[in-house]
Amino acid sequence: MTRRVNELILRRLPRYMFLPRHFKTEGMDNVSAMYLSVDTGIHPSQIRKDLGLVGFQGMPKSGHHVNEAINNIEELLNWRDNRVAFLAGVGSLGRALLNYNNFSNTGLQIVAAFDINEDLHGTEINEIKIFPLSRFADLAKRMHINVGIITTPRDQAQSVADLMIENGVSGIWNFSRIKLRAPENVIIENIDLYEDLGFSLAD
Amino acid sequence: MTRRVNELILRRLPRYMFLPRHFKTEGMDNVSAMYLSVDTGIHPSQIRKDLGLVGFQGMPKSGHHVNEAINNIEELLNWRDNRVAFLAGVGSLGRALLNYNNFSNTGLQIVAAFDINEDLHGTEINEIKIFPLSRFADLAKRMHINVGIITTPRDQAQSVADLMIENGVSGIWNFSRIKLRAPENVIIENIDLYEDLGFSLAD
DNA sequence: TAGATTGTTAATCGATTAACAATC
DNA sequence: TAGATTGTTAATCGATTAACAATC
Repeated sequence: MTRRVNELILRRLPRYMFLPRHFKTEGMDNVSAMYLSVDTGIHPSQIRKDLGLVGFQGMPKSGHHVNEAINNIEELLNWRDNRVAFLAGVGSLGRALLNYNNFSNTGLQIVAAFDINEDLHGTEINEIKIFPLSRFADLAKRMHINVGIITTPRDQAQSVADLMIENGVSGIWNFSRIKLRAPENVIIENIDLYEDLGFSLAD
Repeated sequence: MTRRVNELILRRLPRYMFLPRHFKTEGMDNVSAMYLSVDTGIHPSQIRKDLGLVGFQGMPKSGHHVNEAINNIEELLNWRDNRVAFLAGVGSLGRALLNYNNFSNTGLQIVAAFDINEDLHGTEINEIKIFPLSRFADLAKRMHINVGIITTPRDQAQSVADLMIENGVSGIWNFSRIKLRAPENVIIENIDLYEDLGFSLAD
């Protein structure tokens, strides 16, 4: 174990898997680092090193087995387990995520949403019910929640996070653009869509 | 000009702006690198260096003017101009983006959508009309399109990109997870939501 | 076998952090 | 003035790329 498997590697791994998935449907059995490189733009050395670090060996001359690549990476990323998410904050972004809810090949599904706006309580978006936050604890207990998604405004993000953590969430996707305080054992994934969508087209 | 303003810096810049926006509403006039650091988790040296690189100076002791920070960064990122986007590929992701269409403080708005599915033609999502691709050239000419958003499957992404480029698009947000060929002067921003949303919760 | 592709080590490159004199 | 914060240079750190012997 020369180096910790860090975030940068984890971010590249899905790309090493989606492409083999595609190859699989085309009936290919093996794929080489070079082949992956052409389509992803990632350097072949990088790919070999990444795959090595996650403990997945290829064979000289023939490369990596497509099926193994898919299986190993899915397992490492925990995409094979079904996990259940609650979303808090049904604004325009929350609404978009509820409508999307298409993380299916990652094993994740949003099953309930929460908001302080009373008008929303009892309504549904994409068949996902919206509840008051007072129901959170109760429902979390019943549904064995794994993941919390925070799409509230800044000023409510921390208290919602606390609530989620109290009720057994082990990972949080934080869209709120504020730095959350949380115990060590809770994984906080900060996501800023503007980094992806807003920054470009300068110059 | 010691170093090119690269992607990493551009990705951090929005964070230097959203926070001052927040401070502004709270009536603060100045903000220091240290202050920004606490909330963003970015190292103060990094912040000073980034702001310096984009040509925006602060003042010893008092820091940076909030208003100037916002203005300078918005200008640099081209968020002050109104720009118009066409979206191609109304699948679940395309649909989610159409419903969201809330990039308003970046100056970008999706104004038309395209799909090969005839059932969708003439329908609307979030008041955005869906057209056949054959109407693309015609509409692009009329509406002075700036940005193309590709949410098609892999195998259609390149031909859609070609169509967009032919019709004057200067930047493309590519969600298709394939590497697009394009002339130098067209900016391709590759976005893989799975990098953000799918990778986490390993370990 | 010959050649392609691997895993791995060493070299390079670039980004982040530390340190500090300058200054409002 | 004294102290906080700047811009910038130097030091560190880590990621990416190059190179190559090993091998199917």
